[in-house]
Parts: sequence; structure tokens; C-alpha cells
Amino acid sequence: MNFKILKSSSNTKARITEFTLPHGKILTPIFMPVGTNGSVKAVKHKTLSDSGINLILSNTYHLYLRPGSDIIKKAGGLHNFISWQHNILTDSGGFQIFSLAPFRKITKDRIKFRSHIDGSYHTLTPEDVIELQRVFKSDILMPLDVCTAPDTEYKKAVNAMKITHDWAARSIEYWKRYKQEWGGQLFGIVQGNFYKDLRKESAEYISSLDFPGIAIGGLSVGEPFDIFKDFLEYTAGLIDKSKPHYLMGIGTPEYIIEAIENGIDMFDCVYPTRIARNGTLFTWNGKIAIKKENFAEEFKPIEEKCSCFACKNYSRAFIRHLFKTNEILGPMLATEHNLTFINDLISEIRSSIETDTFMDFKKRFLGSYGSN
RNA sequence: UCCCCUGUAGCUCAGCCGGUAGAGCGGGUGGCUGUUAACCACUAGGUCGGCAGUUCGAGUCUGUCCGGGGGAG
Repeated sequence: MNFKILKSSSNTKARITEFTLPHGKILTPIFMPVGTNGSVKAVKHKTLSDSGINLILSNTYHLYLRPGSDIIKKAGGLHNFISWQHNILTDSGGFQIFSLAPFRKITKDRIKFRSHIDGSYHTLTPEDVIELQRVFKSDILMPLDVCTAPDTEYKKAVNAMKITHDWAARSIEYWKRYKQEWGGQLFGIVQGNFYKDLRKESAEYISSLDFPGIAIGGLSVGEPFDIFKDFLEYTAGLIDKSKPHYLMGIGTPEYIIEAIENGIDMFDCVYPTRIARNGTLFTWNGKIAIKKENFAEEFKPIEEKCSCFACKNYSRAFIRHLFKTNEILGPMLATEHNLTFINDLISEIRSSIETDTFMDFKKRFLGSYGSN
């Protein structure tokens, strides 16, 4: 994978790194848009690649249920199936089974659950989940893990962590048998809920295994921002620094900045794309809800400093009109804009790390963006 | 001039045999963080055209005036 740290901030843990995946080189920090079903909702693949995005996230659980791995196998893998020749990280689906399955039972060696689509019964082992991602030919694979809610009692958190660790070891063993086939990289996931001793144990254990990258899971699951920051800082400080760091499921500009400050290299989130579809847009002066009446006659772009297609061609008034009339173009333009905004934010952050002025940038950004 | 229909929230309209009003849209607010989400939740607006009757009680019945729409001449 050839992981290299290109630049480190002197007064924070922020860093610029690069590594190579089967479908091209990754420069971090990087935000991965979420395309659960192989499509980032409301945007074409070309729109993504044109704006420099070369790593998206898909979901093993969703793709396993629909269309099923047989079809993806017949298509020649996920890249061919969805017609995306850049990198794909596939999440395992542990989080989905945790968050949405109406029925689930986790035992020591497998997970049983019912489909959210038709209620059908399914069983997956950690090996099955790696096998699915092998069929997909994912560039980054994630192992099945057990995610827990913030209010989970200690004993249950311990149990979930132990199962996660056991499955991590099994996943890596299975992956090692086949990884040469296509070069996909398996990341480990740190759990431990909101207990520092468990976070420490998990970070150390996952770091001790032979994963090419380390992910932090189980954060940003409903806890207050201060708790998130506390556990992020604590956990990120304990993972192997010679590997890429991936914080799962964030976020907003504030969360992203916090993550980068703590040495996180990669993150993914539905937030920018989902709020876009729901009519909320990022600007350097904070978010705006474009459907509000006060934008009805604003003939300027969403964000003057933005170079996205929406900002180059359309006014706030028109985009509001698209949303009010329920035109599909509204969510499309909004999504493109929000992804561009996050990309621009991250490239500014990268520049600030280059010049070792990350904290100055953070202060300046939050000063104008606000902390909403 | 006569006849019929009609006047209820910003808009379009519901309100059975009378018991002090609702919806959709629009407005406002909040939410969305390893996607079951172009979604969800909450909220503000009405002396029911005016006046006078009947009635214990009228948006609902009666009279009349005013404003719309249609028809006949």
C-alpha cells in the first residue's frame, strides 16, 4: 500500500499522507462520499470524478441484500457493475445491522438478522462478509464489527468489544488468504463504546494486528460533541501512527476539523449529501436552508467563492425555486455543491498543514462559519 | 330586473340531522453524522363577509345588506 506521511503539523496531530490502492493514489485528509448502493444519491459518477473525488464508500450489507453478490460477481466486480473506475471502500454493514434491522442476534461467531427490505432471514459470519467484499473487489474492505449505542452498560460494551476483536482476527486471517488476487486492503475497527479503558484496550489490540489501516468506530452515534471530542482525542492518540487513520461516520465541517486535528486521515458521512437533498447548503458563513422565503429574490450564487457547477451557473433564487417545485435538479445541484464545499474545505486544510498553520485556519474558519 | 350558486387560515377548499372550526399547499422553527431519509418533527395564522333574528346554544336555520360566479331577459 506504500503508506507515506508527507507532512505533519508541529502543534497538532494533523498530517498529510498518501497511499496507493488498486484504483489509484489517495491523498489525505480525504472525505469519502457515501454511495450506499453504489451510487452517491443525486449525482453522476462523472460529477464526482470531475471534482477530484477518487474514493467513495459503498455498503456490503445493502449490496448483499440488493442486488446480491451473484449479480455483482457476474458483472465482474463492483467497479464494473457500477461503472466507477476509481477506488471504493465497502463498509461491512455491521453498523446497519446495529441501526436498522428489526431483528438481529449477535452470537460469538455470527450475526443473524432480518432484511429491512422484505423481512427475510439471513446469517453472516465475519468470513462471509470478507468474502462478499472479495467478490466486490473492494479497494478497502471493512470487517464485521459490533457497534454499540452511547448508553450501553459496561458489561455489554465489553462483550461487544470482545466479539469485535475476535471477528477482526478472523477477518484478517480470511483476507490474507486472498488479498493478492486484487490488492484490496482490510482496515481494523476500534470499538470500546464510551469507556476509556475499553477504548485503550481496543486501540492497542487492533493496532497489534496486521491491518494496513485503522478505523475508529462507535463514535458520532448520538453522543454530545464534547464527549465525541474527548473520546476521539483519547482513542486517536492510541492507534498505530504508521497506518492510515479512518474515523467512521463524520461529518460536518466542525467534526471534520476536529478529526484532522487529531490525526485522522479519512472520514465518510452521509451528512453533506443528505442535508443537500433536504435543502441545506454549506457556505463559508454557515449553513443556509435554501427553501426559506428570504432566498426567493437572491440572485447571487449559493457561495461566491465556490467553483461548483451550481454556483457557477445558478442563483439561490433559482435553486430555491427548484426545491419548492420539487424538481430533481434541486437536490442534484445541492449535492454537487455540498461535496465541492467539503472538498474545498479539506484542500484548504491541507494547504494549512503544508504551511503549518492548521490552528490558524481552524480559528479563521470557525470564526466565519460559526459553530452551529 | 329576476333566478340559481357562492363568500370559512396567506391560497384552494372540508365541515352529516345546529353544540363556539379542520386539511392540503404556503409561512416559521428545529433536526438529519460507518443512508430504510428529494426525509422527519414541531409551530403560527380564522370575531367562519356585515348586521339583525330564531334557539339554552349558529360556520351550520331565517331575513336583509355587501362582494364574487353563472343563467334568463
